Amino acid sequence: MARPIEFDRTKALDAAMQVFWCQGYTATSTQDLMQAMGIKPGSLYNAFRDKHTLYLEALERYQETVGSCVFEPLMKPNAGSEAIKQVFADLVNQEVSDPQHRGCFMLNATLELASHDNAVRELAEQAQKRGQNAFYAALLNAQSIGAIDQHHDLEQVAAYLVSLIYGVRSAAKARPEHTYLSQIVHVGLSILK
Amino acid sequence: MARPIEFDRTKALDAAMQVFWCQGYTATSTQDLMQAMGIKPGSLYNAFRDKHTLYLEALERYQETVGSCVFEPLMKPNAGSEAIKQVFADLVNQEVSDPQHRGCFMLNATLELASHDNAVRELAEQAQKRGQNAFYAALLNAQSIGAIDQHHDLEQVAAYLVSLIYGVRSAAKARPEHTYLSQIVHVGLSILK
DNA sequence: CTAGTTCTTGACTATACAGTCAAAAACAAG
DNA sequence: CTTGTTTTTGACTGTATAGTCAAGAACTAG
Repeated sequence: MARPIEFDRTKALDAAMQVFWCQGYTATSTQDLMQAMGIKPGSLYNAFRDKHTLYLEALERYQETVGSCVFEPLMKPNAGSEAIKQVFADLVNQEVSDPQHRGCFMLNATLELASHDNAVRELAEQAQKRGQNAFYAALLNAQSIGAIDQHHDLEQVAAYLVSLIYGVRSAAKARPEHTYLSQIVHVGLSILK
Repeated sequence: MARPIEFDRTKALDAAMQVFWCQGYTATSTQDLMQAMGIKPGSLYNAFRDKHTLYLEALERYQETVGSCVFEPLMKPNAGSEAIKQVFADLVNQEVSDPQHRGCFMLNATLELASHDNAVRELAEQAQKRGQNAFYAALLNAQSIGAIDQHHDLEQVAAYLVSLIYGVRSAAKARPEHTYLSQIVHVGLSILK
């Protein structure tokens, strides 16, 4: 019927995600994007509407592929406090081992744009709530086997743990050192038994 | 000897700080700056060298004037756990009450630039250490009167408290709601007696 | 007043920006 | 093969960008 699309849309989106992740929204030019995606302006605007729409899609793609991986240890059937500790141990390793210190694309996006761009703010809120739910499930397991105090409101603790992730990731931008970040995590998780 | 500068350098710097704070580094144009500062390009480049140098100076200015205010409750002679709680209560109020949700200029700058711009990274590191020291002094006071467990390493707790600030401020970008942020703080400070 | 120095002004430069468009090319249906 | 549809391409548009510069203005020392 018509000429088929030649490039792999998903691969192009992933390439755009990487560029936005490294450089931020404003600092990324459409030329940067086209070069990384291997396509020309016509194809870009035909397939992704415009820079802003592409950015939002890249952000969603990040959340689905990279962002949600952090919570993977919590997905096991009986994940409890150990799984939570694992999440933060992985987090610290991830932050320290990346030589570019890109951090979390979603958090970068939130701080760059959320105060002006409600679409970004909503994606950030969504991501926060997903993280909170993931922690909540693990906290329920932990409490049921007595691994955490009864006097804590688990929803609040879950929200706190998400914000602890933010705190560690922010701290890593200024001081990406393993011992420093581990100490923060150690104190931050001392509310769990 | 020569023609005197007509504009108030400090006022101009404060104006630049506000613009950078609201919009970020990359999203702020030199025209935005000149308009806010009330000066023409020649004056700007004569007095502040270039956009990047002006940004760094604005960031330092922020830290001296606005940024360090957060720790004011800790500066009283016998500031202890109550002062620490005060810091976070003020923080939450500040985040919620600003209709623009600008957050912390230093944290915004850190997430936007620290991974590429070492001068910004160093300012962020400096600010982190100052915050850590401020908390440390208060924690010492708190421990001496038995208001905090002996088994904690106070330097680590101080680093944690700074990262708790980052966490709350980041969380506020996505969800600037008083109850939500207060709950995070409540859990986060439950490590103190 | 004069000479020397620095500041102000606004026009200016060269480049980079996001996005458009016409023409050609690649397909499928008939 | 023809027709209709969509993609690709690269040249193109108008605007915004960071920063420069020459000319004049404001000042002080002598």
